[in-house]
Amino acid sequence: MPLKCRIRIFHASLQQGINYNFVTLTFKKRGTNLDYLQGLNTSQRAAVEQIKGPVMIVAGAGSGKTRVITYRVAHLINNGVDPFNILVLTFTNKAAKEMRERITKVVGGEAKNIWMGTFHSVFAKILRVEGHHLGYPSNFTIYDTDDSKSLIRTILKEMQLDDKLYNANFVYNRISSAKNNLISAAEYQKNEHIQAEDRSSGRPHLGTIYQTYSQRCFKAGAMDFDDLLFNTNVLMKNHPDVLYKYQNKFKYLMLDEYQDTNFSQYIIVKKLAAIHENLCVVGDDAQSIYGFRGANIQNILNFEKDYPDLNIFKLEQNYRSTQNIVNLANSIIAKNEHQLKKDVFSTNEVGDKIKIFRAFSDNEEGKIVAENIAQKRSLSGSPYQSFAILYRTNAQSRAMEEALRKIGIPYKIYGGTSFYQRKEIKDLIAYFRLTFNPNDEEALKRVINYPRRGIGNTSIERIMISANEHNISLWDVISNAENYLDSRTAVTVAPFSLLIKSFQAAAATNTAFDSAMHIAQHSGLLKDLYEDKSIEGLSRYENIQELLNGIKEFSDREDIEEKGLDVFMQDIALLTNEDNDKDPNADTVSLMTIHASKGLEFPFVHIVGLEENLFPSQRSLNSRDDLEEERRLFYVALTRAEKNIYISYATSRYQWGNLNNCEPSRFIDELDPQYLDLDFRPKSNSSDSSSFENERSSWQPLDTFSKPKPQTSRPKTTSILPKAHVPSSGFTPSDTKNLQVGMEVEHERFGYGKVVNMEGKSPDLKATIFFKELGQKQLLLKFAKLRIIE
DNA sequence: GCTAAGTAGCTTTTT
DNA sequence: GCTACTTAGC
Repeated sequence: MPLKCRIRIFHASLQQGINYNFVTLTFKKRGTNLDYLQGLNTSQRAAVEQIKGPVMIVAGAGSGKTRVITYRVAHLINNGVDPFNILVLTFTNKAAKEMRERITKVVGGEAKNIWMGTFHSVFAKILRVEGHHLGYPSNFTIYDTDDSKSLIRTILKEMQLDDKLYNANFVYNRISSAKNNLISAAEYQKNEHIQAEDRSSGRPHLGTIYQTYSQRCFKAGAMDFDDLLFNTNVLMKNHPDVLYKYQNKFKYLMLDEYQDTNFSQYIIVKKLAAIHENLCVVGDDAQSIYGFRGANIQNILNFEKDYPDLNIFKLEQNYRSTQNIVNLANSIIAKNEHQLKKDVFSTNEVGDKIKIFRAFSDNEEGKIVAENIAQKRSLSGSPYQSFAILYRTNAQSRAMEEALRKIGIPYKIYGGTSFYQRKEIKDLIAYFRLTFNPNDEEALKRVINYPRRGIGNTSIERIMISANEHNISLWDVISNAENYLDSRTAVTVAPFSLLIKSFQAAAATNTAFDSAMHIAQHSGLLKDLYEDKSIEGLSRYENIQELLNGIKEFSDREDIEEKGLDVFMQDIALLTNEDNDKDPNADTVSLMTIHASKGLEFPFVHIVGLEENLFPSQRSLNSRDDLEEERRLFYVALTRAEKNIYISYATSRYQWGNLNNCEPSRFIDELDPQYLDLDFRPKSNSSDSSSFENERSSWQPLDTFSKPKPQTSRPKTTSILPKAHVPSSGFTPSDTKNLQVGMEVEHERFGYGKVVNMEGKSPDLKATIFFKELGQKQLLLKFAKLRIIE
């Protein structure tokens, strides 16, 4: 049982040292278990014990940041703070989950009562309760990025704007950054500076698009990711009583990864903390890597100005890595101009020097990395789990996967397409969304004709035109089809609106699982997937099953009372891959982007693709700030490693299907040679792939486990799942004028098959072909690329 | 309205 | 090399 007693003696003006002694003394007397304080170093302990007033903890990489946050929360509770009054904001769901587990270990079940989560999930939760002040229903939908972009595309089409000039990505980012800077659509249109900017870039309609986009979201009862924060700000600004309520609820705020907050988040925190000012932010400016998303590194650099009586603690001892690694990382980050002063050091062993591998292609790079892992594993006896491969872009995972698979190394990819972003999952979820919020325009468009119901583009357009005309939602139109649509369209649409209404009835009385199953079956989705016997179809069906299993688990949980599907749905848009990790303890090599690796650590780390235009990314080369962010990213990558780092690059790489030559990254030149294993250091000339055979001979250590077999063609496409078909090498379509029933053919995409029927007259000759993988298909011979197998 | 073929744009990074 | 969208023909 945590000891509940009030400490009133603290004043923000007290020096930390005094607080320090006082707290320790008091609670030892009270007999509370403060063992956890023993395991902390001086600065960690000081940070944990400073529980009142504004606190900034500058936590170098590997300095025990999570420990400090965990124990600080524990310490708050041991000092009588009610867990219900604590709000801990993290950057990812995963971090929140881990922290809750760790806190539970120290303080027990009370940890359940702490509000802990990502900005988005916490404020989504609040908006479900308070959103009605802003005119939102409590069951509002959360639009993910795809939904938002799709809506933007629709609007662009309606406004008949050039979708190249008004590229959906560009528009989305523009709106997003406006929202993250708390600029509403109205303000956007009023702001002379912004308007001038848009005019000079030739896009004067951005303001109108933003306005329309916001109205459409509102009408659909939907918020996008940025709205969750933007609307929280609106709520706090226009409803002081609501703000006051949460200011007094969250008397203690802790904020992880503060360097990654944007303006919108910054203002939320500032307002919430305004009364009690018990605000503790933890971060490392050197690891700020989300500037592209609006994160403002100034938030951490200027924190001191916001709170003059701020207590700053610096955690500078790195417990994670060898001295070589820490020193190397320091030598990199030192090239950046803007940073908080700190001196990260390690007292661990000096450790091995860092090795650099050069490969002549991305595929060979994969091979070197895979073979190095195999070798290192057998020499050191470390499990696969100790290895990570980090890259700048997701696209780079392919070559790595392939090489690992070839020599049988188990691996797991983190990030990439999330489970919840798969088409079939989104389809089913769209039905769920529609059930609870039929106004959800994106969900409706997604499934109104899937599975096929004969409601094609023409009908959908009619519905949209009518909705815009009457200023109502699409659902309003189809649920009153006879009033708003011509009779033919009304007739085709009617069964669909009845279907959704039947789902609503089913969901009102059933558990999450029963409702979900009902919807999956009666929508026809399950059947449609079941009938698809292709390999992809099979895996889609399995994914749906997996989702349903997840919902079943939710339905069976005993710790929650409300088990409706609506509850399950509430923040599903905020979930990511890691929240669906089936087997977290499997012994596999981890593959992920450097961004995804933040906060993690591995004994052996491969950082791959150190090439100009890739890392640093081409887009970062225009400004110093962007380049510094790339360098921080490199710093993050380096500091993930405990024992060994292997850096690699290729002199040529496939991009968009083309082979391109690459130059070694400038970051390689920036590495201080004293920490490098120079036997491995490649000569820094040449991106000339024709001479690779010669270079390889000087490249001794690698030759022992990399066979010199130049690869001429791009190997098969890869993904975790086998693809439908990969054409045989040198695939060239045959002349099909002599094609006859019974002949065996290969299709570029559909694979191998046999001609079972021919009909029509040249040039419209049609062949019915039975494909091994995909079953029967009809193809027009003048288009189909077929190779006749002799 | 449906299907297959063709094409543009794309790759940073994530809630 | 992939995906999302458009086009053409039935």
